Amino acid sequence: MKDNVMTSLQPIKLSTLKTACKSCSLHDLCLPLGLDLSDIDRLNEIIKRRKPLQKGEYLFQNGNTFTSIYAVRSGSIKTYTESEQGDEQITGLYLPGEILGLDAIHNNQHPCSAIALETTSLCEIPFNILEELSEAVPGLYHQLFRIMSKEIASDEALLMLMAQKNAEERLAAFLINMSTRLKQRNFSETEFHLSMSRKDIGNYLGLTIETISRTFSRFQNDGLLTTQRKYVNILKLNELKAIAGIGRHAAENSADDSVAG
Amino acid sequence: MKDNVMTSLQPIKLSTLKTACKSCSLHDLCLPLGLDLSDIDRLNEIIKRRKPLQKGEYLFQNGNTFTSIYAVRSGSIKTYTESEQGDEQITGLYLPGEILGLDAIHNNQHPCSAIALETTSLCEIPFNILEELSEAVPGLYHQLFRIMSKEIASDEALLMLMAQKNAEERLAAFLINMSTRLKQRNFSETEFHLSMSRKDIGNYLGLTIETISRTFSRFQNDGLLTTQRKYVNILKLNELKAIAGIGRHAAENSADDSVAG
DNA sequence: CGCTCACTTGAAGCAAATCAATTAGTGTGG
DNA sequence: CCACACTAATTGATTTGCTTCAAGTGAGCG
Repeated sequence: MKDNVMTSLQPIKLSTLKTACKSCSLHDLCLPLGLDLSDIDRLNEIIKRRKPLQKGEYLFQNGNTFTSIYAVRSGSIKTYTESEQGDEQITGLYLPGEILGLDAIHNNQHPCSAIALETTSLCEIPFNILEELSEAVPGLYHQLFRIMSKEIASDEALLMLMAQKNAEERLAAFLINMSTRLKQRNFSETEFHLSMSRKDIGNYLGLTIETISRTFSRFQNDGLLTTQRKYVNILKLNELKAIAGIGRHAAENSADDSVAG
Repeated sequence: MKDNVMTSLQPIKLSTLKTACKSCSLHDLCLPLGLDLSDIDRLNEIIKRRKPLQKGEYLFQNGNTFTSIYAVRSGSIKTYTESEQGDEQITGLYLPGEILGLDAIHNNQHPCSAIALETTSLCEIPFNILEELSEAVPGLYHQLFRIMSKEIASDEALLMLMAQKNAEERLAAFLINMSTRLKQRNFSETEFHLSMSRKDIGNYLGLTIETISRTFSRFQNDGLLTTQRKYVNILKLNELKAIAGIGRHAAENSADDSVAG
């Protein structure tokens, strides 16, 4: 296992807390994208850096009053909603550089719960202060729109997956999506550690744990990849992309939008 | 059939074009919500009122450059994405007072096509001008955030539906969602005309046309509703809500978020 | 009036869910 | 350190809800 897989991401140390947005390796994936240095400084001033969440700790829970949006620095977070009958549905998986909490703006209340899948450090951005700041930093609003718009587009892509794809296609699309997002973060695109369990993957893709397990086995028998619990090594990336329904040229761009969130 | 069903909505006449946001019956569902009168006037100045689309006409198509967002005045619009394999997936159904096109902001390109399901009139809001105006009208940005946030939340609710619900529950949730949204627009909540075909409903809910048809028949046999092609009369609203998985108290609020968009 | 298209209904097939049993890791306390 | 319990994952057998295939039916329209 290479040392650039996800679990090797360490929580930020106190000494590095001062190195903020400007020097953050994620700033070209995150909110400061496209802002100039002085604007990033102003953004940086309102961002709170929290102590890392341990695996299983909640960032917020369904119904909590909305105060802030959050950017993942390292680790990963899953969000899920719960129906009245109590069944859970995972709605999002957030990797470093991604922002969550945006679905809570419209009624000032989180419509989902967010939980750490592993040790995870985050930036907290109080939304009312962000709105104030945005009036002084014109590009900032546009960044927020961009991020929210992307989230809408990726939810729609996930809908497509759920409505039209079979188990193999769903899992392939999920893996290609992870691969693409990890690559953007300078991790390996073929070798990585899934922070989600089989159960979570199944829930996310609308399948059962058994189906996920069987599909992984089939991929492995077909020589497309090897797995060892949460560790995945993709051997035939292009074939997997083909199964996911992502053509050769479109792969780089559209994969990112296809199951993100 | 009452005269307040959806198809009876007429395209706005030229003489009424002057009655803008301020007097629009939809303004408390639409973008101007919460703005004061003078701000609504300024918003009104940038809004273009287009000549109505006829059934089957495109508002925009997948890949078109993003210039504007659109508010439905009357009629209805569906949006859909197309996979490389050519299968379509309907991602949204927009009723009067609802805003579409927000998923195009992040890369300046519409990721879906939008087509009129019936004669439909719209307000077009050029996005760059809206962004400029928003700097002068503080509440406007927040409105946009609210609307986008709501769209994210409703997509997530639809995901839940697709991943966890069976055919009956999906169709019931769809009907309850329509009912709730129509009620907010002062239409009957029990008697209405669906602008979507069975095929569209099936596609939207991830089911085949036959399953939709059979499920409608079952609902009818169970005395929950009567249908005559696209006309629906809900006889037992609460039982339908129960099937949709929407409890008595939660119905009014959460139904709105459950399958909207 | 006959054509088409949307919808309905029935029968058969199938992919994934469910049920069930086993194995492989993970953690805990003696 | 090992025995124990517990959870995660795999694999097999069976069931099932939806799809697919097929054959109508009926509304709308030139």
